[in-house]
Amino acid sequence: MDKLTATSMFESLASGVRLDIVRLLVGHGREGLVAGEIAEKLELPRSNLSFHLKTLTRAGLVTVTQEGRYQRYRADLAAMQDLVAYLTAHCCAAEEGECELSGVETSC
Amino acid sequence: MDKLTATSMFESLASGVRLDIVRLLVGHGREGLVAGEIAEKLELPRSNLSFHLKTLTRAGLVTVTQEGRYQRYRADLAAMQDLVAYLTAHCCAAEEGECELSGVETSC
DNA sequence: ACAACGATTCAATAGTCGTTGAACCATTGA
DNA sequence: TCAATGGTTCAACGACTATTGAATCGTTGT
Repeated sequence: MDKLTATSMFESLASGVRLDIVRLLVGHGREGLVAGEIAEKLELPRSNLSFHLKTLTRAGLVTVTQEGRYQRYRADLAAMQDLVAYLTAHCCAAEEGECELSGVETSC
Repeated sequence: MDKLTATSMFESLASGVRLDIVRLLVGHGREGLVAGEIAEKLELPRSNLSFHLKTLTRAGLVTVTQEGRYQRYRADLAAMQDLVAYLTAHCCAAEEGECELSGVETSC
């Protein structure tokens, strides 16, 4: 994962609303949710939700597929795990390896 | 870790400059670096660096201690690991547990 | 074709963030 | 005490982010 991807993912998760969306989607796994269901559960205006979903999609944290007139959103767990790996490698990697890196190269 | 702490940490890491600072500090472990050394290595104006260090300190990702007229900054590895744990628990936790959570409660 | 529906896009606004040099504060050393 | 040094704070500016309702686009079903 490159730095630009990581920062845009962090930026996506820096919003309370978007973090709620991600957690909701993660909780619904492969099935995901259509936009209207998300809006209803989080009580968000449609246009605002659409704005945040676009941000999350651009960052690669969620995927979207069209189902007729619905848009189904799913959390991208692989991307999440990549982000965790990036964070661990670059921000938990001191000299003596007190953080068990499991094969990822460190930052120093 | 509560949501507000997590989002402010993510916000801190959402900036390329601040991510550079964190990585640099992580690479210098317990010893850390004084502000001038950071500014020199990253070629940043002092005032701008001070701004970003303040953001990182407020978020709890770095600590600062005074040494005479110097300010020594260190990465807070425990905070980083808490953030990794939060991210894993809330964003890598689908129904069937395909992400090995190691004892952290999931979000669903 | 057309009305209904789900969702996105647009325009406008308010607020926040990032950057810079100058001014300021605190500590050191002569 | 006074100049030098390390850092932070301030003021100003430009750029970006979040939010909202209205307008728009695409799909469905009659």
